[in-house]
Amino acid sequence: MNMLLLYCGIFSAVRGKDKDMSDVKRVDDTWVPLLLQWFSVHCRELPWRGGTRRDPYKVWVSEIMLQQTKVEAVRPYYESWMERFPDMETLAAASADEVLRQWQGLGYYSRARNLHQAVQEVVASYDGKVPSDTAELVKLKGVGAYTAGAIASIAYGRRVAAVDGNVLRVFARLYNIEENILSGAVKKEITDLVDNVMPAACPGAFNEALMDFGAQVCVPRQPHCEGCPLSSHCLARAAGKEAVLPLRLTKKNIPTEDITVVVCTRQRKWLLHRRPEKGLLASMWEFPNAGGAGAEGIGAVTKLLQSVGLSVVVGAAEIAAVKHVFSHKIWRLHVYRAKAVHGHLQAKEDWQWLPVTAYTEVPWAGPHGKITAVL
DNA sequence: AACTCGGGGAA
DNA sequence: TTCCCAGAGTT
Repeated sequence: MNMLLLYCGIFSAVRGKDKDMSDVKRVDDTWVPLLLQWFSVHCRELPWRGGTRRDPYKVWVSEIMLQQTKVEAVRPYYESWMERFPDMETLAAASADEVLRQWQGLGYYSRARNLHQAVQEVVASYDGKVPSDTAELVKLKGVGAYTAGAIASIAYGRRVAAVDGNVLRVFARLYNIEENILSGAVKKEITDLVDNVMPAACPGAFNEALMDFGAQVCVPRQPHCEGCPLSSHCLARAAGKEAVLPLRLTKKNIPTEDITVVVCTRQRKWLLHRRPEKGLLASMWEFPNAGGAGAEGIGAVTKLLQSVGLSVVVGAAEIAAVKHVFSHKIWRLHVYRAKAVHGHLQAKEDWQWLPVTAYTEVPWAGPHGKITAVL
């Protein structure tokens, strides 16, 4: 069966927008009928796509299950779910344990709990009818901007965007958007683009077409540009960047380093060390420190100080813990006091006893500057 | 804006 | 291993 015909009545009225709105920025949307034509042939047969009228409950369940989850993983769960909970009343009456059991293995289990609660709310407070307005939909537990748009457009034919990972990727390529698609700004930019090019005749089919297209043709790696019906409209391809877009910058896991710091005080002076002229925090002053935490860290600092002629006894208590985030690493500074300092500091330019009153006069390594505030 | 939340398939 | 998937809630 051809879903497109149900919602679109063929790809005719795709340009149903007002061409006289001069202050609205126009973008190229001539590819839209090509996408719809592609979808009319290549749309996937999915269990939640049957029927002449899309049941809002079925659309809702499928959209929740599909969050961060591949279609093939969802398919058996959806079938089983609909056998057990064929309508919202049945689901609302079910126990939380039974709902969770049906979800077992699919992951992100808060989706099941939220869906259960939201359906109970719809049954109790919405006369058993799923809202058609996105402003109402997003009030439901587990329904965000994407899911609200998907339900409103697919089940109710509302002209609303549903921007998911597929849509972000497809638009980043079509319009050669080189910024990070995971940023809020780019997501808004693409949402505006979708709103701008969305055909009035078949919003739901258009949204589904974008996702099917992203899943089958404009795939994340090595997009199938040969044979892509939109390749001649693709600005990324024109720029030769179809393989490197979209840009997805995730917060990379930056390593955390434990560093033990020992504050040595003598005659109202602090023992300080100047960092090497090259590298991190070059030439800035810091308290004596060494890598490691606990006894290991204290031992390392003690050994370091012995190498410059000082013998110290470090207090047992950690007097402060300072966290400092760099772009590429995190320092956890464990700060101790030296109870006693013996010996004479060897004459070295990068080791000094500095009056505590002069601490504002030297360049402090940032993390150690935080320690002076604690002291 | 960054974290957390599951699990599976693909490169 | 790493990436990515029809994201949303929390902090």
